Amino acid sequence: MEEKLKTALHEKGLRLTPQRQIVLEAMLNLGESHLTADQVYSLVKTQTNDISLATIYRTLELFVEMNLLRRFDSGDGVARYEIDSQKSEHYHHHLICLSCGSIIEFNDDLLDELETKISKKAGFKIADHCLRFFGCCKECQKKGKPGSSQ
Amino acid sequence: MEEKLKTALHEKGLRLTPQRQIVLEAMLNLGESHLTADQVYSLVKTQTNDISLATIYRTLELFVEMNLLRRFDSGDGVARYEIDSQKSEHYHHHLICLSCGSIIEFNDDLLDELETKISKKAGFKIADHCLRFFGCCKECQKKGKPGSSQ
DNA sequence: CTGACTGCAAAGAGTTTGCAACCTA
DNA sequence: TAGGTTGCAAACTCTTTGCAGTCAG
Repeated sequence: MEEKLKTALHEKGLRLTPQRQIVLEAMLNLGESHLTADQVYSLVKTQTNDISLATIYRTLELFVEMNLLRRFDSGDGVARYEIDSQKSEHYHHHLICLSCGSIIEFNDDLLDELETKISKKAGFKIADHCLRFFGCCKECQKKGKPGSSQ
Repeated sequence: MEEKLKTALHEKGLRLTPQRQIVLEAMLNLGESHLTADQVYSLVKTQTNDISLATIYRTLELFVEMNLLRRFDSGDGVARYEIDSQKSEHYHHHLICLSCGSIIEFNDDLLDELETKISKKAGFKIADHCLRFFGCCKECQKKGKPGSSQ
């Protein structure tokens, strides 16, 4: 993966720096989390001090352009980033718990049908979509939380 | 509608002010637009100078709490507000043109099926959802725009 | 060596808030 | 008159940018 990154960067005349390595590693190790730039910053800070928040932003944006990450907004005005694993590219939605803030992934291809319908009815050419469900996760339901805080 | 607002406010011990009236009117007259706070500000400024941007924010948020408006984020980090007409409450999605920025509404109830599936599979209790499609609208396709200008 | 990259601090954009004056009921 | 509401400006949060020093290749 490290090598893949290096090659991809080289092709664009860019360089592999320790900061870029450590950010990628952090994101990879976490798997399917949905971190804000600030959370990524805190995370890599535990490993090194040689990085700034500005670099985190620049690096995350770079990785988005390289299709290593995907930007994702959870509706609270803060950008989040997640691994762009090709397999779940298009059929990958988010369940956002309004009680505890956790973000759960859900895969389904039901939207294909809807996209076809939209193309026909509205003449709109779809490139991407974003589907989020807000509500109350299983754990919070058990705890008896209402799930409607905010 | 004016009266309805007055009553609704009274029930909460709140008051009907000229600013609140004019904001509601502006939103109602526009029908199904999706304005940012700043756009609402510019709009009402053409009618009166007796209003500030801070009041626009406070008023829009108040109307959201009263279910007169719905907050809606188009993915560019700016909050937009739209009339919360009950009829289209749940089956109401947005097509966002990446080329010209226009926002088109689309109604469909296909998500019901998906929501049922999610409740069962993930045990997640859904309160609301947000579905946005990004792509290229009919007009921009005619003009030969690619529809991916960020 | 060269120019891509970084940290820092300052600037931006959008939104919220404290406070004194104001106005609705 | 009372306290909800407003305008103003300052504060806040998240994100971007300019710049001089640094470092990868």
